[in-house]
Amino acid sequence: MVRPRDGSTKYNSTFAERVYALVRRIPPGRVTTYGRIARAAGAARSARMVGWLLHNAPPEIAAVAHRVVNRHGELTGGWAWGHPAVMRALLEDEGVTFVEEFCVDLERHLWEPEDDPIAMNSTE
DNA sequence: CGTCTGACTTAGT
DNA sequence: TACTAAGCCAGAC
Repeated sequence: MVRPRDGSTKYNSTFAERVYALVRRIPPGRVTTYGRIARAAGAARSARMVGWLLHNAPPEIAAVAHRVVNRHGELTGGWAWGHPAVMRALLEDEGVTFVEEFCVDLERHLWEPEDDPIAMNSTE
């Protein structure tokens, strides 16, 4: 289910569904990138679509969209909450650490859609 | 219908 | 390491 704007669902492709499904799978306290999601969804070169889909996503997805950052870990979509500080607060509340004011520590919290770090890593 | 823009990424300079 | 250009697909004008 995509519903780009007014329920057109003209490109109700599996791409959007996969993106949303992947975003939903992001565990709390972990983050991933647009590119990783795009690649896992089958469109490695369409990272922008992921961003577009998230901007256009239903509330259910927007609720976990703060776990998606760009390849540098920057909160590029932070303004969707009114201010990146809001997104940062959400991430910090889940235990995500930051290397910069609006840049998460990817080395620590990066989650790859194709794998599940939490399953094979318990403590930290 | 052509052009610009965008919650991006990669490669080249 | 930082900036630029190109690729990507869909929406707004």
